[in-house]
Amino acid sequence: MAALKSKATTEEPNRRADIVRAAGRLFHEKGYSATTIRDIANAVGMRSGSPFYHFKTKHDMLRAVVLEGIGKMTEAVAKAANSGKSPRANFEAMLRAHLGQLLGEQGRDFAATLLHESRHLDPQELAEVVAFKDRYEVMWQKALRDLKGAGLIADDSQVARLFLMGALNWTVQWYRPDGPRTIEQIARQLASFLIGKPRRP
Amino acid sequence: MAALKSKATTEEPNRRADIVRAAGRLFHEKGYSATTIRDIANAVGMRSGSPFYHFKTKHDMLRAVVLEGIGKMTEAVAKAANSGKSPRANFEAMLRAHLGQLLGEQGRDFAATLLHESRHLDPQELAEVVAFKDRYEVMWQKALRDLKGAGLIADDSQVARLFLMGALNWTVQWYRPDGPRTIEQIARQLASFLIGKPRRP
DNA sequence: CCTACCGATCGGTAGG
DNA sequence: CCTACCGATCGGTAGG
Repeated sequence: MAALKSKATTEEPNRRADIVRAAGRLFHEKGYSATTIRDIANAVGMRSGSPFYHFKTKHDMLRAVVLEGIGKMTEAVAKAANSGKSPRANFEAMLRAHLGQLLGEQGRDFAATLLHESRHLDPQELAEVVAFKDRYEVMWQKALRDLKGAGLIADDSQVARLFLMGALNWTVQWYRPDGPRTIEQIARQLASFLIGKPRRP
Repeated sequence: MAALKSKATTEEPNRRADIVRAAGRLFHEKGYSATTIRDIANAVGMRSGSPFYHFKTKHDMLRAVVLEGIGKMTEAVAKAANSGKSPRANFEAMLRAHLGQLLGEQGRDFAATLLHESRHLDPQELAEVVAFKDRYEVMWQKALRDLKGAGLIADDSQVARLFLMGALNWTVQWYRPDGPRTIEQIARQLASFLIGKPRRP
């Protein structure tokens, strides 16, 4: 009756990605410092020593999560930045993309860990993230410049961009997936808040 | 040569307040979970067991810091809310007060701990904080209503208030005391960003 | 990827 | 408020 050990999974295992996902969720929920290796191992059905087969340190797991976060974010917003036919349309698409990553199921753990746990990286790892973040912010600065060029906003300064980032990133604190507002609606309302209602032609 | 033990301090010691201050600074810098009792004890010149003479648990220290944060914040903004002669003047005073607590030397550790570490409180402690927070937000909602009543903004909804809170609270991430902008300037620029430049009479 | 384990450190306490 | 300490837990490793 000894069964041959079956190839347990037809899909590729990719346990590393599983660990990154689980770590992201736990870092988001409990914070980096309060999350233990045992929490992460448990979440993917491993014993406590096994995650170290995939990552040298807990720090490296954080680094992987944060880089995944900034990568997804940049990709989504870059795609949106030239998607429309007007500065306002592009801007609204960027808002949707940013909020989609930040609040949506696929991205939120990575994005939230990026926003709130990056400080636990050490200086060189942080520098790596900051470099990506700078490129990200350039996209937004350009979007504001275009809006100003079209006469839709008065202030396209760096501080204005930081106010905007604050309004966006603070949504993490109050948005609830089962709440009364969709991501789409929030994006539209933020655009109206900053620009005013779109003019009917 | 045995000296009489002198009354070491003329000012009241108030070691409890010292602990709260040190805890606030460390919770802000390293986060609640990454801060140890020994860190806190060290910062106030005690041995590791002694903080427990003033607080039953590390949790209670967090609670004290967070309540101090919301208390200072509420007090400062409440004072500002009726300080001026116009809705715009009141609003700008509230912005200054909020940013002063959040970014200024006296309040920032408490305020930042309030914003970022409250989740480590347990449900009943958190409920206590949320009750204070609700009262705080009412002040801002009223300020927005007054601005709208004066025709200065178009949207005074709850979401608008959350966008505003985001722009304000995100300053923690980028403001530097030795940077190019004063708290005053940031407050004024945010007011202009939301309302537009003040009209000359 | 598991078993078995290590040294370090943690929050907290007893007794003074 | 200190001394001396405890049990639990932590990140990480050796050897398979």
